[in-house]
Parts: sequence; C-alpha cells; structure tokens
Amino acid sequence: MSLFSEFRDRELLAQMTNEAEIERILNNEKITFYIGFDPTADSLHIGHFIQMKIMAHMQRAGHRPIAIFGGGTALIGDPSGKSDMRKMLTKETIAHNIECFKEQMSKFIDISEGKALFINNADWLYNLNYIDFLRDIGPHFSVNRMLSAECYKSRMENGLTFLEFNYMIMQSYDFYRLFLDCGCRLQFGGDDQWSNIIGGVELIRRKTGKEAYGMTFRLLTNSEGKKMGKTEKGAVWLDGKKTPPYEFYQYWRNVDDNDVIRCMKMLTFMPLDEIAGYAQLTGSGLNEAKERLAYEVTLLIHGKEEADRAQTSAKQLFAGGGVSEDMPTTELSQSDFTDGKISVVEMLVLSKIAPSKGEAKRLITQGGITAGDEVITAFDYSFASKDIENGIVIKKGKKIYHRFIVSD
RNA sequence: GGGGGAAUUCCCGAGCGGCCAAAGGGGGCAGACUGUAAAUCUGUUGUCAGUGACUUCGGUGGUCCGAAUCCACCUUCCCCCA
Repeated sequence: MSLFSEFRDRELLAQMTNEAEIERILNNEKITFYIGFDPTADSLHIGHFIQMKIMAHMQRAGHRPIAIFGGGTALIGDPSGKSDMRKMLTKETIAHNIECFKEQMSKFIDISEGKALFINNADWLYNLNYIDFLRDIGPHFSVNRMLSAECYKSRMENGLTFLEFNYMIMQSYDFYRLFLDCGCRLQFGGDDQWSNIIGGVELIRRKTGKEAYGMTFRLLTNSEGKKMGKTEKGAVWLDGKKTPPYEFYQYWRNVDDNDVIRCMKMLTFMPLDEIAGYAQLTGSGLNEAKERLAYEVTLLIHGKEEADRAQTSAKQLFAGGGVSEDMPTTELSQSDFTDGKISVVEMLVLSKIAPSKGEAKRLITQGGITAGDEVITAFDYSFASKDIENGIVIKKGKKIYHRFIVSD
C-alpha cells in the first residue's frame, strides 16, 4: 500500500494544498518535510505523538523529516484554538522544554547520519531585525485576510494581542527559511495549524515563485468532536513521570465505544486489515478491542516491559480480587498512627486519594470506599496498625486502587 | 488620550447591605444500572470540627452593629470615540 493511501485509510488526513501533487510526491519522490513543535511544556503529549508517528511513517518511506522546535515561536505563543492568551514562557523554561522534547522524540525518529534534523527556530528568529524583517516579509501579508483566518476567529471576540497576531508570520517565515536552507518543500501539522501552514506556502510562492505544499492531519477527537487526550489533570503526557504507564494504559482502555477503531488507526502501527477485524466487534465484545488498543499504544510509548506490566495490573485489579504488585502505594510510618490506630479518612488524604478530609468523608458516606472486601460505611472507621501490617488495598469507586503498607 | 462597562467559588453565570459558603447550568466525584463503554436516574461538589467555627466573591483601605453587595484608590479586561 502506498504511503499516501495509508494516511488516508488511517483517517489521518485533514486538509492539503494540492492533493494530487502531494500524493505523487509522497509516493514517488524522496523529499524533505517539516513539522513544528512548540515547547510549551516539559513533555510531549499524545497530540504530538500523532505528528511523530507521521514523521516515522515518512522516514520509513525514505523521506527526510525536520522537527522544528519553536524556541522562537514559543516566545510569541500560538493563538490557534486558544480562547485566552497563553502564559508567557521564559527563555530558560523554553530551553529546558526543548531538551525534554528532543529526548522523547529521539526514541521515535532516527536522527543518525542526517536522516532527520532537529532545528530550533530561535536560530533565526532571535536575531531578526525588526525593520528589515517588516520590509522583507510584511508586504506579503494582508491583515484583512489574516483576520479572517480560522485561527484568529475565536480571538476576535476575546481579544487578540499584536504579539500573538505575529505568530502566523513567524511560522510562515520558518517554512520560508527551511525552503531556502534545507530544500524543505512540505509542511505537516495538526489541523489547527492550517492557517499558519498556508501562510508559509503562500509566502514561499510570493518570494520565490516556487510551489511548496502543506498538509494537515486530523486532530484526535472523540465521536462528539471534542479533543481527546485531555484528562482532569491536563494532557495525557508521554513522559511516564507525568502520566504513569498504568494511567496511560487505563486512559485508552476506557475510551468510548465509538472511538476505539479510529484510535487504533490513528495511533498504532497495527495493520489495517487486522483493525478491520476489530471493527466487526459489537457490544461488550469491544472490550477486546479496547484492551488491544491500550496495549499497543502503551507499547509504543513506554515499551514492552511497561505495557505488559500495565496490562497485567489491569487484569489483576479488575478481574481478580483487586491485588496487584504494581499499583500506587503509600507507605505509612508509625508516626502516622495515633495510639496504634489510623482513620480511613487520614489514609485517604495521606495517599491523595481524596484532596481533603471533607471529601474523604463524603466518599465514605456515599459508599465509594472499599477496604479489602468491605465497604467502609462509618466515616470515623479506623484501622489498628497490626490489622494492616501486611498491607491493605483501598478502592475508591470502581477503578482507583491504592495499596497501603506499614513501615517499621 | 476621552467616555462607558466589567472583575463572583474548577468553568459559565446569578446575587447588588443582613435570610450568602453564595441560585442555576456545565464539569468533577460517588451510588444505582452496566461491558473498566455510552445514555439515564440519585446524591454530592470551600476548609476544619457532628448543633458550629473559620477563610472566600480582582487588590488595598474606608463607611456601617453588619459588605460579594456602599465609598475611595489601585490592577486587569472589554466596548465606544480619537
């Protein structure tokens, strides 16, 4: 199957500037292309992963990827899809974030022998001369047209600063520079980047008279069109320290029925005909597909060992009596006990299962806390230290398990 | 630069001197139902303590027995005019 067809069949494609030509190039030439990543956090998240996966697909097919780290653009802040201005990041934070990105990305992209390039756009953006830049680039942008761009729409109501307004021009300039310096003719990005990408395509055409191409990939959304990969605590991070493998696994294990197959297509390298098999499943049979999805994605991000462990833990916890070696654990020391006892409320707060004592009591009152096999019903229930010296598992609701052990 | 308006608990959004820890919705959490799904229904959603206390309504002062509500100044944001 051709690379382009693969993208299409995996439902990855969103918009592109010249479909026929892009398909021809992808399938028949070896080209240099780029994707930008703004270092706004110290870890990549699942949305970036799709972009990386595309890079990997492309690299396998012999194309040369460039990953641009937005050390310069992150200082501006992309207003696309944001209803508020981002918090301004310091240069130090950005530098640190870039290092984190590079490390994570190296696991997916082969950068040996110039097979891929990692470039920081601060290399050219920092030292731009304002007047020269305006005279060189400014005339090629129409403010009227920029303001009608999708990425500024939401901001027309809430306010858009001049700082952020410049973001599109910066990104367009990036593409122009890469076109000149590296022969980069194609830019990819998430679909929210469409405006920024065609800005660059157009700039290149106006400055050089040559054609460059842009293509966007679908954002990971659920069946209701809402962005996926977000939890209450924030994004689903690729860094195991920010989103532990078990939680990561559970996120995918719990996706909506309607989203499983698309997630498989978009996030894994599973063969399409195999995915088609899973698409036949209905009702509770879909759990099988979810399990596979969770395993595959965890495997890609955290490796086989962690994926196996997450899967085993999940099976033990949900199928068995709820005991697993690998689960969040809180160690209680003797000083946590008063007169040799500790209340369940305290344990819940100590382990951060509940953020406050009030919340802990509420959980107990509503029957949401189970210790061992017993539902705790009295909010002042206490454990004696000797009763739990061999460890005890407390369950909050149906899915949160936490083990307590007593140290000497 | 001139004029007008706004800032409320996770979010949106009521409240306009005591009955306000603050309506309603969203979201979250828990329970029921289930398939570790969705939908639905119920409860709950500041902190600490079992009648109560304490800290909250952009910030700082003030008026008052009493303020989210009134006054002054400050900060930020929006709108109209230039």
